[in-house]
Amino acid sequence: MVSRKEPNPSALKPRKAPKQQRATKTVEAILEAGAHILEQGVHPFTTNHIAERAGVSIGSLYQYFPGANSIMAALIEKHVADERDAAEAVLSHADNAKTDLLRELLLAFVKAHADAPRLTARLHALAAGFDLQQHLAAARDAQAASIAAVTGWPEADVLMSVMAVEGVVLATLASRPEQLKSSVFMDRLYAIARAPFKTAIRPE
Amino acid sequence: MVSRKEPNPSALKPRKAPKQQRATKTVEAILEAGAHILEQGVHPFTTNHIAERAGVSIGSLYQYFPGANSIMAALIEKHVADERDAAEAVLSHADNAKTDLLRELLLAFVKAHADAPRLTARLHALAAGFDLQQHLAAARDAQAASIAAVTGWPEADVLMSVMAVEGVVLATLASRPEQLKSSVFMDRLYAIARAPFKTAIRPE
DNA sequence: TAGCAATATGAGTAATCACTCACAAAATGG
DNA sequence: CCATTTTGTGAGTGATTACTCATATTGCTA
Repeated sequence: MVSRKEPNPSALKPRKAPKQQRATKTVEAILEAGAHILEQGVHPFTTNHIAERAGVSIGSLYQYFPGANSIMAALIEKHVADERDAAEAVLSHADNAKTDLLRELLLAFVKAHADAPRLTARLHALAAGFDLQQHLAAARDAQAASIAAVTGWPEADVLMSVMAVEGVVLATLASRPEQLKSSVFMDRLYAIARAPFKTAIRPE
Repeated sequence: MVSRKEPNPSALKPRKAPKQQRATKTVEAILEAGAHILEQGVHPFTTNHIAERAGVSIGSLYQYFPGANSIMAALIEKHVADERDAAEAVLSHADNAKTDLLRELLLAFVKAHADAPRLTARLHALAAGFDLQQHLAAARDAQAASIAAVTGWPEADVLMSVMAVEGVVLATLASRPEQLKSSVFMDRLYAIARAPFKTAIRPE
């Protein structure tokens, strides 16, 4: 149920890069199809189904990806990159003392997840089934390190905060997605995000 | 990759209850095999593999479970029950003012996860692939409600705390499982668990 | 001990899976 | 224009899947 037919077990990277426009279209169609199938969750996430949904032959799919795992990995990569970009955008143009950096980071993080709630929830939850957990863990570590480097906050504290926030957001995403936009929810999340820091970062 | 061959889609409940000892042994063997395969994560979680690992014929498996999803559901049920029991044990013999109830709940929760870290991590992560997310969400809600009922703490605060703690524990379980036993980790976790409560529950 | 219900078995079927390969079509560069 | 490269195609293969059912075995009860 998790991984049948012993498909190419590792081999997570794409096979070859597209060089012409139509090849790029093909790759994009494959990724879109993968995202759609993950979102719906009704069709099995198999190479055959992805190719069908993408309107692309199964042969074309295998020219660019060595298997469904690889497509999943590419989608996770994309999602992780979005998160990283959102955080960097906040960190870069931070009027270093005027704004509440933590709250802005929180807002960006929640927004990144609320934009595609179903896909995000599935991506995180299914990563383990594709042995992609450490991929997400590494991304989390990197994000924490990056925030710590810019702000000077203790990295261990930042990591703890990131894990807690991620847990709350993902759990809420799965059961009460509408709450993500509530300001009450944001305030509660803010309290949790601040908790790991003993030295006051920016007392309200 | 997530669910092929359109197996019986719903049908999560067991088929029939064992009435003789050997039938009970059979069911236990099936569940143990399911847990083992999930833990290893290398063999696919399919009815054929589970039956093989259990040393039981595929026919016997289908006498008690309508499919792999059902076995997964049974394992989740068991894990949820363990968590609930651990919490209830703490809540029941609570010398209502002497002990730090929150810390004890935390200890019980972490212990329940640290005992079978690999299986626990897989169970939580793979639940979505089997459309069992709401099952876990319902268990989380129930647990929060139960704690709130006994302690009198605001239910919304408790739920927030539970989600944050669960997120930290699961993330740590996946990337740094050895830290679960660290007292420094516990202190940080404690700070996070307290964060949602505005009215001091039990100031240190 | 005889009979009946409960249980265990595993070969067998049809569907679906991952993945390849010989070939056709399109783009590129000269 | 043509040769070469890049891209797209999909039938086909063998493996694995979910799941059933006729049959054999075991345990209970009278």
